[in-house]
Amino acid sequence: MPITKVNDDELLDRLTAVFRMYGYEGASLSRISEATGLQRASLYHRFPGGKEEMAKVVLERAGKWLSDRVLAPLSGPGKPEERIRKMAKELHIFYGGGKNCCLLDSLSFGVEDNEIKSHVRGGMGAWVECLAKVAREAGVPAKKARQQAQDAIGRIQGSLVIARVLKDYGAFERTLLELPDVILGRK
Amino acid sequence: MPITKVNDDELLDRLTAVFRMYGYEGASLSRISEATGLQRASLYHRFPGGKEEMAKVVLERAGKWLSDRVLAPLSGPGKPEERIRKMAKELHIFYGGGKNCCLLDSLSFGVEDNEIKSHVRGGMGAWVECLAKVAREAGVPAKKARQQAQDAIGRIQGSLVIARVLKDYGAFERTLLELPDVILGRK
DNA sequence: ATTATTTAACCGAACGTTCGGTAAAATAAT
DNA sequence: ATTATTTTACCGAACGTTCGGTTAAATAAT
Repeated sequence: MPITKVNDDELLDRLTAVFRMYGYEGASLSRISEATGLQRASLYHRFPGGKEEMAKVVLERAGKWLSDRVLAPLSGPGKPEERIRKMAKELHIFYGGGKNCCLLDSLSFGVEDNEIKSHVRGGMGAWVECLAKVAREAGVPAKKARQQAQDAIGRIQGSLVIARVLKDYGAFERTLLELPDVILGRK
Repeated sequence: MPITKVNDDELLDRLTAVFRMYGYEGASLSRISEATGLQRASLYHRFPGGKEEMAKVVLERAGKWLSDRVLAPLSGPGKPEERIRKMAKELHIFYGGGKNCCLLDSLSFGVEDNEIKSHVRGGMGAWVECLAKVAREAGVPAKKARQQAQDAIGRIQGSLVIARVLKDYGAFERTLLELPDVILGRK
């Protein structure tokens, strides 16, 4: 088997960056080709399903990253607050200190309810459920736990929008610090 | 002069909806044409500057709407908290109860720092400044006021992302109710 | 020699844009 | 009041470019 020009991990990293930056429609094959160093046809060799498969794989990988690195600490040992702080630390890496857009935001535009949007919805739904579980463990009633989990993720998303538009990453940092209070409902 | 097929206001309403829904690159002339009922060439009669002009005009109009309807109550009479509650009421209309995406989010993707992105940045900057001013009037120190204003807008944006992805508008409603506390710093 | 990978060349379709022309309202001249 | 002219609004067709996607030859490791 001949050597690959770009290994899978590096390829997916660059692909992810393009989708994050431009959204689905803005991520043209030209931009992808330039970012990955592979010609169109090579990309179709790696992803026979074309652009849609690229987006799906990228989404699944980001979801796995989220599960393994960000959400894992939530199921670990320690007090709920400590676990959430661990998650915040991982989130800081995940979003590059606020400089990386969120795929769930970038890929959620457009009306046509395609498979990608359902992936996006599923990913965020799982995230909400995971945070809500921690809140419930800390004694928060189920309904309230769900709301607080949603609010927490909403705040993260919002601070990323602020970061993208204003190029000001302070709100993102502050949001991460406040996560325990938001999720556990200590106002 | 022949009668217009679509009057300016209606035309801009539909244009706005397309940009909100699909973002700049996703808002193709075909989609715009379909949504407005005007053929490509007719659109270029109304907007000689093409798609970019359309986006600019839409942004400016949304900015004016925001100034006139949403931010105006902030400079009106009444206690700061009441004024903010009035703003929240107008925001609810502005974003259609959370069903409308925010143009500032939709149009902020892509790296190339073009004129549109600078419009977007300016619009959000003005919004932040306006909220910060109210906070300062209520006795909040300047730096803290700016942070709280940013956080408030961030929360709005985030709840809109939640709404778009999960089709759950509860977080948006909750966010609007909490705006006075966030802006005035009552945790 | 076989097989996996990349590339150059190419496809039809859609992109944003422009052009020539038609229909109708507004204006000017009679 | 009627006619001729100009202006405004719109559209069909085409522009060159780029889109996402395909084919077949070249390349390189096994």
